[in-house]
Amino acid sequence: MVTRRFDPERRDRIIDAALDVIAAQGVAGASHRRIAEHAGVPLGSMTYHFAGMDELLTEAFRRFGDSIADRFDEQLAGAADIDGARRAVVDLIHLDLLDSQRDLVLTHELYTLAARKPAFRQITRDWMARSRRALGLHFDPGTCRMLDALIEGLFIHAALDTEPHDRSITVEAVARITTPLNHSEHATLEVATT
Amino acid sequence: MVTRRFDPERRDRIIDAALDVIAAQGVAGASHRRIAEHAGVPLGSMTYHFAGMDELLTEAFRRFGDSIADRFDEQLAGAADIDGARRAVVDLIHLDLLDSQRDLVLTHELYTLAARKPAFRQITRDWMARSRRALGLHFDPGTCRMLDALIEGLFIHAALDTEPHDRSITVEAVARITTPLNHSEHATLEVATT
DNA sequence: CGGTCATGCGTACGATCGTACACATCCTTG
DNA sequence: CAAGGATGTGTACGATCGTACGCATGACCG
Repeated sequence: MVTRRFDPERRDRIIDAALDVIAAQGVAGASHRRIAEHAGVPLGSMTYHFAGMDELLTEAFRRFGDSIADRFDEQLAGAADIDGARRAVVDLIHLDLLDSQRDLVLTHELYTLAARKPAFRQITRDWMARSRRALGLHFDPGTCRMLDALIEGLFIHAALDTEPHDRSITVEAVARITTPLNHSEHATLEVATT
Repeated sequence: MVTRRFDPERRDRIIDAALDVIAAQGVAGASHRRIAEHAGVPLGSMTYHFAGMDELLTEAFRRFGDSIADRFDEQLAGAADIDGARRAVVDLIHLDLLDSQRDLVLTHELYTLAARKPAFRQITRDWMARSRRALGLHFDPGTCRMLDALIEGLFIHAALDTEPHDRSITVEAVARITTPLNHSEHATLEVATT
């Protein structure tokens, strides 16, 4: 039997507080006590509303992933053609994502968690699937995977770079990765590695 | 005054043990006690050889970053031309990196640490600088940044994907990102976002 | 009105942590 | 050989952690 849960408004507050604490202190620093204090609820509420830390982390990161994916969907659904989609991608990276250190940190925390504990990989998988579905409105499946990886890399590096982010690099990179090569260019690469 | 340090062989053992423990349990689970036990040294040695956890983490991750960058240098220095360089990049991703869950996990741990604590960013910056220098033997600076980000993204996603990794996607992505666009393709993208 | 049970919380327990510091051991020097 | 500094370790302290669990509270029903 699972622990009963009520007062969903309080549950929500706890989840939001958990994300705040994780963003500020990391998963490692996200203790029941700190989250409870930040949410303004007693410590006992933690174990009452959530069976354990893992359940709370799962719900928190799922909420976070959804919020990012929502922005993805929103931006890309509004693009009229493939160039619009390219611009939408660049904007996603530069307007929504890079400017928010909070999102960057939370993303890293989630990825680290997922890399170590397979139980959390479903969250990242669902998130990536949503991203690719959104990209799939405008690009072929292979391009989606490449573009998705590129976005990830640009995003990740942005968290670690100290210099201001260079938009023109992003524009060029998105353009290249979404532009299929013609045959003559391809030929030089088909040689297998020994 | 800084704590004195001797017996560098023991120091080395501790650093290696730290990386093992971090790979297995994460930075959060890397306690002095666990590392000491894994290294076969007494707990007191920890504070004797390292001023604190941060110093140990710094040295450990620096060693890790160097080992990865060494592989980068090695592979890319051996490439004769630009196509060889492209193949070297693909090989780096598929042979050296993706196959090692340990490296993936350690990379995530380092990035998460660096994203939160600026003191650790020097490590990632130096590492990225070395990567880009190695890439710079064959590609122009802008391409280096794009390619570096792409490699990062492919690498990151590899840690989270459950399906086996598709080499042909990597080949195609590397080819695209390293192939400058011609002028007519460019024109469609120069329109600024409103 | 009184009983009962769902709902929610305060507190205390055992485990683990980083670190300080007194102490042991050994090596050099006189 | 004696002395004393250099090198290294065992242990104990205070803080923090997750979680279990007994108790408070109030709504609902007979």
